[in-house]
Amino acid sequence: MDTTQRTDQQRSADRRRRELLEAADRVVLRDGPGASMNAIAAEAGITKPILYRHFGDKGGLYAALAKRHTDALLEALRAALDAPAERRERVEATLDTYLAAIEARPQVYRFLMHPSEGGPQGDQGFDIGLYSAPVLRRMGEELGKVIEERVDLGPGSQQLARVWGHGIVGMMHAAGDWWLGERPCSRAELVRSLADLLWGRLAAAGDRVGGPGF
Amino acid sequence: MDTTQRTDQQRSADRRRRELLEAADRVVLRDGPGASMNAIAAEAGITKPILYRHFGDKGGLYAALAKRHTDALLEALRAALDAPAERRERVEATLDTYLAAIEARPQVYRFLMHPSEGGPQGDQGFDIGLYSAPVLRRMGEELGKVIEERVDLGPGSQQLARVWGHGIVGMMHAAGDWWLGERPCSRAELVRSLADLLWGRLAAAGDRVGGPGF
DNA sequence: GACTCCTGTTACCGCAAGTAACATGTGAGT
DNA sequence: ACTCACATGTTACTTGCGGTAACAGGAGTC
Repeated sequence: MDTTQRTDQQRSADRRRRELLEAADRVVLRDGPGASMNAIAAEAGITKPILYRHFGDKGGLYAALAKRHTDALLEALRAALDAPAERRERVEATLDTYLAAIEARPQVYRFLMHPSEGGPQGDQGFDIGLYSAPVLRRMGEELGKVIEERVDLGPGSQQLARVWGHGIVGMMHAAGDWWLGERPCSRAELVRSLADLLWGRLAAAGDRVGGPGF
Repeated sequence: MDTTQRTDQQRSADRRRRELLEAADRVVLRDGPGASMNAIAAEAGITKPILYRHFGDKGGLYAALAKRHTDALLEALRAALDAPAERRERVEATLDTYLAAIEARPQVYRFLMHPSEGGPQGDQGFDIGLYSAPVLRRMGEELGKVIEERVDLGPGSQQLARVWGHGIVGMMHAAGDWWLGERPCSRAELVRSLADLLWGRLAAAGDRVGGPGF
């Protein structure tokens, strides 16, 4: 009948879509974010217009791709955030989860956060910068919500929690990005350093000899 | 002689270069970061190849453009960082300086940090994402140096300071970006909230009723 | 068998980055 | 005065991308 047929078709379309996304994933992870639609189509064994029929435009495809990875990352973060432990331990676990993720799959990370710098040669094409912001925004919003739910911040807590959510995510992101590039220390050390920062060690530290401190 | 001639020529070339950069600035601020080389050349009253002779490629031009603005911003930040005041006040002044800058010239900010999302219509073109990272990196490095010079952090201070430098810059950036988009509060409130975060208020806050806190 | 979708193709448009090859003005050296 | 070197400027082109139109089967439905 009509319904079953529609269902069948939708099923088929969804499967196809997933296959295409997986092919796109392979190409993007291999060639960097500058991968062309032609290359992706070729990897999937088809041609361009099909991609456009499924995803509208390149932005749609990349958004779908980004969503997959983002969802996975957010789930891992939520787990670390919800673990039964002291606050400090949770913070460290969350930081460590994030850093472990970007360490384990730097290609994915670079795709999500640092559009196009992959390929050895020119990457005229497309700006995916629009998709890195949403990732960080989502993480910031989620963290803000968790903070507001869990921590007693007195009046104005909602706003404060949101600011902190975005701020902490930004801190994690920037520090992680720098760390991933230079690897100046172990992951555990980085986690501890960041947690110390959040724990007010900057305020507690004394001035250095020779003048007023920062 | 040779030297004076070379100097004259170089002077002329430098002036030309500055003019071109100013024209590029106007176009980028008007049309968004997706501005084409043709458009920039037209604004400057010349044609494309000249731009390429001066800046190599579009990346070179945009890097030069970014450097201008970045230098200006860094100088303002250094001033706030070096002001004679208590540490907390300096931190707040620095945060406020950064936020005031991005608030005053959001177009410039978006150009530096958020490549291509300016124009109302399609922006196939070019990825400037490569230039936002350097900006943040430079800020992070500088802040790290200042912290290491001024704050007594005990053993491992250099590494810790660098981590904190990048982390704090990332926090400032992410929170500022979110704030600029949503304007959920005044600048002063944002500054206070972030400074409170750095001052360990997250660690000091109590759990909310109903379970262990974040 | 005609009709309708869905999938797939080839061939094309428009536009941007980047490049060659050619034109021209100007000061230096002889 | 002539020419050489050189910087500045041009037009016209190539290449490669995103995106689209128009066409070509194939599988169910009436």
